[in-house]
This record gives sequence, C-alpha cells and structure tokens, in this order.
Amino acid sequence: MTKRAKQAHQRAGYNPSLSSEIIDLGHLPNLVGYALRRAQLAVFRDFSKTFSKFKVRPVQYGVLTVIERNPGLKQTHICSALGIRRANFVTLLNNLEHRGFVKRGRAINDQRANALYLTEKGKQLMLELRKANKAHEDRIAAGLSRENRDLLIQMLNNIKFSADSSILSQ
Amino acid sequence: MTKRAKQAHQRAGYNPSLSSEIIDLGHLPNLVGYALRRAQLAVFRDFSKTFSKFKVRPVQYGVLTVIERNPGLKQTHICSALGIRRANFVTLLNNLEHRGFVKRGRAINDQRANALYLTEKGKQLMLELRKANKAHEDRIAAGLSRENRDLLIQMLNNIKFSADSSILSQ
DNA sequence: TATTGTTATACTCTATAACTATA
DNA sequence: TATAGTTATAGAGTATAACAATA
Repeated sequence: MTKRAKQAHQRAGYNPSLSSEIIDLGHLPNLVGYALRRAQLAVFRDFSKTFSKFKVRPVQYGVLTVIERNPGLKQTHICSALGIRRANFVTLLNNLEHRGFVKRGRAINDQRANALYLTEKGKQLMLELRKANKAHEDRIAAGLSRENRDLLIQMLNNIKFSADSSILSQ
Repeated sequence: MTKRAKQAHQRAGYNPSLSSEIIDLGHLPNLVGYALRRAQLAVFRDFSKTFSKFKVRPVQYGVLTVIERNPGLKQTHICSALGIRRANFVTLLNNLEHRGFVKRGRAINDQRANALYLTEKGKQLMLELRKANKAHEDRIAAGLSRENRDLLIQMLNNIKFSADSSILSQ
C-alpha cells in the first residue's frame, strides 16, 4: 500500500493495527445473524471487486440472469422473484437498457406491461459475467468441500424459509 | 390481513399471488452469495420484529454487547471490532447515550478519547435483550441440529476470512 | 376496481473529507 | 505527524404514496 493510500485510509478511519482479537465480542461470533452479516459483506466485497470492470452489481447480475432464463417476462414478475420493489426496479432497468443490455418490448396480451429481453450485447455480456461469477464462487467456497458447500446453501435456504415466509414483501 | 393493509401492500408493490416458483432463477439459488443475501435479509427481518419493542437494531445490539463485555473501551476500538466507520459511530452512540443506556466517560491516559460504559439502565436493558436474542436465535436455527448450526457458523466465518482479509476497512 | 409502469420522495446505511484537540 | 472524536455531506439501498394507462 502506498503512503498516499495509507493516508487516505487514515482520514477515512481505517486503522489496520487495531485487531479485534484483543476485544471480547461476547456471544456475537456464535450468533447466526452476526456470522451471516459478516460473511455477506465479505462476499459482496469480493463480488464487487470481481465485477467492477463490468460495472455490474449483484442485483443486476440477478436481474440479467432471470431475464436470460425467462425471455419476455414482465417487470413485476422479476420484482416478485427477486424481492425488488416495482418503483426501485425502474431505475435499475433504465440503467441496463441505456447500456444496451436489455430491451423493453411490448407484452402481447397486456398493453400495460413490458416484456423484457436480453439484447445480443446483453447475451454476450452474460458469457463474460458467468465466467467471472465462476471464479468468484470458487474463491469464496475455496475452504469448503463440495458436500459442505451444498450443505451450506441448503441450510441458508432453510433459514430463509423458516424465519420469514413472506420474503417477497421486502 | 385487513383489506386496508392489503391495499397498502398493493400500493407499495406487494403481490402475494405471484409466486417465484414459476420463474426460472437459473443458477442463482445455488450460489453462495445469493443464498447468503436472502438468508441475511430474512434473519434481519426476524431480528427487527423481535427487537422492535426495544427499538434496538442488530448493530446497536452488537455495540451494547461489546461495551458490556469491555467496559472502558474507546470508540475507535469498538468501530474496529465491529466494522463501523468512526464517523457513523457518533450518531449511533449519541442515540444510545441520549436514551440513557451508554455513558461517555473520559479515558484516563488519553484526553482525546472517550471510555464507554453501560449505565445501570443499559445493563438492565441487556438482560431483556439477551432473552429476546435467545428466542430469535432459536427461531432462525429451528430447522438445524446443534452440530449443523455450529458447522454453519464455522463455514460462514471461513468464508469471511478467505474472501476478504481486510474486513475492518469496510 | 385492480394492475403495470412510473415519478417523486424520504429514510437508513455507508462512505469520504476535513476540522479540533490532543498525543 | 498521527490519532480520537466530530461534523458535514454525498451516494447507495430501500420504503411508501400517488398518478396515467390499461385490464
């Protein structure tokens, strides 16, 4: 790290010499919620680093994936599947459309609705994103056996459904 | 759900009749990052519901726990341990102090620093919060055996450290 | 009456810069 | 020079309300 970068970190409040090892976190490290939050932040950060050259955030990757797998889907359906508010989805989609990855078509049976498709450019992008995502996924699961990785995902899904059955209302 | 509540949900974009089961999410459900995000949102929501009567959010519970276990700690140390920016910690702490749970004392060896302590009211609150947290934790781990719950936390910590060694810089 | 997409808006979270007082 | 706490501020992310066009 350069001296300049170090000074920037200092101004922003980053102090690498302060280890949390000397501080008693009590039962926090043994709580599922705490472990989840820290893990999610770490994974999100690795994702951002991996996808920064594409200017694609996790939620955008999710949206592109769903559109690719379900061409012609309405905006509301995607919102429902991914837990995004209709209102917030508009800006997100505008961005993907302006960049030429997604196209808003007219739905056949409903003049109110848009049918969403990937453009050729969007399909090409997905080829790149899938490769990047593979590398990202391998990295964050590096310390896990195949069985444990599958078990982890199964347990996470189990938590999701047991703790909140109305996940779509977020 | 009342009709009024249902209409409020509708205005806000919530549509319970749209199940994501009919939509192909591709590989998303099999990605650690996606599963983590959904699980974390669900756990956060259960936490908020459980702690709403105390007006305590997850990060506040974390801060109170660390202060309780390490009386006299400086603000910077808590920030470092929990991954909170110094600047953002001020407002958070002001809130806990104004409500009478935490006290800013003067540090003995450093006139710049504050030494943080729980007040009696804060200690009493923690008795209640620990009970609420026990119920919350039992609920989100309801579908997991003791061994699997421990394994889950171990795996989450493993992800955290392998994906990002500079977690404190967040 | 209800739904789809949209705009406007507000609130929380997170991030950086810069200041002061001390070290 | 560096650190502790603070203020100001800007950017995400997420929430609700309300409207026009259409069902």
